[in-house]
Amino acid sequence: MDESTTAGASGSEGHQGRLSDYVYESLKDQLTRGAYSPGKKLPIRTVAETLGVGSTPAREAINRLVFEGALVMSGPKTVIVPYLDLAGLYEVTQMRLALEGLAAEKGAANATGETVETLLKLQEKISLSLDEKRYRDALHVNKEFHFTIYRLCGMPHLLSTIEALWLRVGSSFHDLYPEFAEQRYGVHNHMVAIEALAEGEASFVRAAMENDIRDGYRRLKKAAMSRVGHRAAPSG
Amino acid sequence: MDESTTAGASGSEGHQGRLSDYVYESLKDQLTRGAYSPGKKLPIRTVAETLGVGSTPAREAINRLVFEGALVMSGPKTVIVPYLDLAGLYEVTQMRLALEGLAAEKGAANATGETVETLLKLQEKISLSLDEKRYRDALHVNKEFHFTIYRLCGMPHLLSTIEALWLRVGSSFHDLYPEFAEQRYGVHNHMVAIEALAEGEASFVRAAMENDIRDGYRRLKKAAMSRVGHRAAPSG
DNA sequence: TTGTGATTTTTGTTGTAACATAATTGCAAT
DNA sequence: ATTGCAATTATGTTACAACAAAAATCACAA
Repeated sequence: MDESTTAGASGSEGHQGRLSDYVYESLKDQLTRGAYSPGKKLPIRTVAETLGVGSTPAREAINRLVFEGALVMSGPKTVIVPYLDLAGLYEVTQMRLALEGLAAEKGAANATGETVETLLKLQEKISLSLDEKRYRDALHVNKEFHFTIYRLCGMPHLLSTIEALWLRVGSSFHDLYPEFAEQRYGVHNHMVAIEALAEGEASFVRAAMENDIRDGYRRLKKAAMSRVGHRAAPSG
Repeated sequence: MDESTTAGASGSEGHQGRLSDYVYESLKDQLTRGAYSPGKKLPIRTVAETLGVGSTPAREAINRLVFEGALVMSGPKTVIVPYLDLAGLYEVTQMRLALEGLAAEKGAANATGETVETLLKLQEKISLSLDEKRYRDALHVNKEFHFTIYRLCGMPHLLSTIEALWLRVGSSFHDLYPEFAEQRYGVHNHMVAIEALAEGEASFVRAAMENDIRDGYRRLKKAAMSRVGHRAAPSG
């Protein structure tokens, strides 16, 4: 790069390694936080200038997110944050049930006492976050809870595919914030999962996690349906 | 592009649309045909010059394939065709069972008499190809057979994920050619699937397809194990 | 006010050069 | 012969400019 120092100077962020990855992680972070409202356009040059990098890494990151389904194309040269779509939500949920169910059951076989300890601590964090209405934190720890179980199976390909699915639905989570605390999302299923894990009942762990996914689906579905009316006029 | 006509002239291929896609499809095609032996390096400039394009579309296509798992990085700046790996093969097989099982069962619910006709014709083609030892054709029609069923479920995201899995194992198929005809790969399972489909027994269709995947896994596994000895010295 | 066509602006794609670093080669010492 | 290190080559990454096409804007007429 002929101006490698410029990016660091103008952006002043403490990143290292490939700029493509930096842009990718930045956008991914914003998306999973629901910072972008559905329909928002993300042109290459705008993203590049915002993050103080050239158009090449910005383009690569955006294309990667489009490929993953975290962003969608509304036209031949227009990339936007996807609208919540009932059919797509159903699809992703079915895939999540299949793959996360698999990961949970396989992972449960490798659980240790330490795993149970970790999960209990994470669940406490979730409850505390819900109490204090720190929804973003709750969401973050909730993800950590799931993947703590899934990671046990030792299948990195499976893990990355599941992460891609989370990224796909992630941009819809901001609709859940209000209801998130009141419904004590996931508390019951998580406790059941922990108990089953401690008892070595792998299939029960799977069922608990699947129920958790289904419960989340019902909430996302409601949010999606309530927005169908607003979707006719995508104002960008 | 400042020399858009150069690419078309030098390559003289009849492609249109994005050059990235052209490179991607070309490489994908070579990989699924087993044209590249595991360990082969694929540098950006080499691929670009071979196909008569700039380095940008070549880079994008290669990165995409790496992301999909069809190519792997053996070092920080070295992309190679992946070696057959037992653990990875197991992973992909588990994922295939989960997702293709899902697609088969959901798809079976939407099957029609026409579907059965199509599948029977495809199966005839497979048998004919096996008789005449046209393994590549058999492999191609075999894929068409599977996806004819999977497409019925009407879940494009699921379909594309399954396709990515096929691409991952695709580069290993060339090891199967000799045994392919003798074992009449997939014939029995396919016929069971067709019958179950005609009778509307969705779960039986799923089971038949899953058995087909397991049978293929056993063969790929044998090929992988027989090559472990040669893998210590990746000659490139 | 609304629809339609032309004009202007925006934007994705691609080739290229420069740079840093990984990969390779060559050489010398043991 | 083999190992370790230095020099050389090869290669991925990035910024940038030019181009084509899409998107937005605008003007004008119904």
